Amino acid sequence: MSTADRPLRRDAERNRRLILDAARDLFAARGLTVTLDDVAHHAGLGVGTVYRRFRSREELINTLFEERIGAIVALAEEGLACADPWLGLTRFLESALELQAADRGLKELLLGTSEGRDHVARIKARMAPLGTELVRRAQAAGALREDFAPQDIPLLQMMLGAVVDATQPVRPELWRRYLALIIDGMRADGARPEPLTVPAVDFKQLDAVMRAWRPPQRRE
Amino acid sequence: MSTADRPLRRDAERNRRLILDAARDLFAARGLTVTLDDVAHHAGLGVGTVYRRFRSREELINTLFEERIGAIVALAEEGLACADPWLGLTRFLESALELQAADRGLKELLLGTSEGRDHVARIKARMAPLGTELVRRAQAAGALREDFAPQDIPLLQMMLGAVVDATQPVRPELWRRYLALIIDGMRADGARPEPLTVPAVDFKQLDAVMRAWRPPQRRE
DNA sequence: CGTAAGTGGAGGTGGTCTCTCAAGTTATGA
DNA sequence: TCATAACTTGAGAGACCACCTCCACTTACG
Repeated sequence: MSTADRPLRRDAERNRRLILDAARDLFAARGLTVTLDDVAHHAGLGVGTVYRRFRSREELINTLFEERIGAIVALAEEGLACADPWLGLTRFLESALELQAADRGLKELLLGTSEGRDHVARIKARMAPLGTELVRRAQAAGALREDFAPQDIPLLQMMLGAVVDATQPVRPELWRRYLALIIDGMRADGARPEPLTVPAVDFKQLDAVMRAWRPPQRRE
Repeated sequence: MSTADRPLRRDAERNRRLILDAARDLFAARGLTVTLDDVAHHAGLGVGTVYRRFRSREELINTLFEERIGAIVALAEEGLACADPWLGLTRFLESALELQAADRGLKELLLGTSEGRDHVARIKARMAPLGTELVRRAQAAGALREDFAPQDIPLLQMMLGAVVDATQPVRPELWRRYLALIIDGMRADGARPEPLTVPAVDFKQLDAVMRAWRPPQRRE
């Protein structure tokens, strides 16, 4: 891009920042589907300005998430550094979900939207062995059931991600309840479940959640 | 509508059937977002014919699901008829998911899409006490953990629904694995988990699943 | 103060979907 | 048999929406 070409004029540099900040906020809050018109308006600029700085939506997304996309790897490494293998695994699951809850755009990138394919593919390649090791250690310690597989981790993230999305406006922490339930299901034979600390929704909240639910977008 | 007015001409009646059949297939396979143009083409008819029979998408959907929408109530009643309260609850969860997996359109109606609000609201009102009773019985029998709430049921359906959608083309039965995991997490203190009978995806399948994943549609 | 760089936002382009209509076709019963 | 009301058809009208372009205007800076 035009990084080394020539320094941007001061106002242009300021606007670039405004765009990136606005985009970060909007993608985090509403996912990757926000339009560049939205971003421009939220930054207090015209659409043309956004397109002068970033050739396309795609380029903006890549620029924005270039660093953040590796955050998930850091979390897995943190889990592996944990002395207790079971805690290492469960804390990884929890912190990865926290990431998803805090940044919906990042979540959509990591879970597989077509955008930004290369970067994400590389990240996934780096994740696979880390996830496998997290699972292996927890099983070796006798804490994790033997029939749990590393490939289950992304699917659990997907399931809980659905709860994150649906309950965000009403009860943003509700996913922790279902993570706890699933974690109890992951314990090796003989381990005791822990009480659920996050209460269920009441019927009124449930209604609000269901009303806000939207089916996934059409494929193809 | 025009049910008692006057019998349809024979060809019109035949086409009405064709439309309903095509719509049933398409809604089941691809959800409520299919267009009426799709339905018409799939039925081998022109769009105009569809609109002569049904004023709008909405009316077609209502006609189609009028009966089927009560199926979930029947499943809950079946669960309550089960002598073993734990089996009653878990079989209900399983059969409700089977319903979701077999008919994506029905699933979208029941989980809360804006379409067909009245009917669905009534069904939900009938479901609430049944779900509550399923849970109460299982807890009274000492099989279900005490901190599980009836309101958790729709959320579990939502989570597992996400797996159903994502894995349908690759491993249509995979949701059973995660239902089993969750059910193990639901057992009262002291109960033993059962081995997972459905194997995890391999890494290649995982890749296909993730590539097919789509974020939920934008709200508002 | 000249000029290259930057800006704004209306609107072009291309896509989608729902639904209509006028011209042609077919079932039916008198 | 044939008059006619019912039916069929698919192109396209009308709405929407998102991406991106263009150019008259403004601004930074040597």
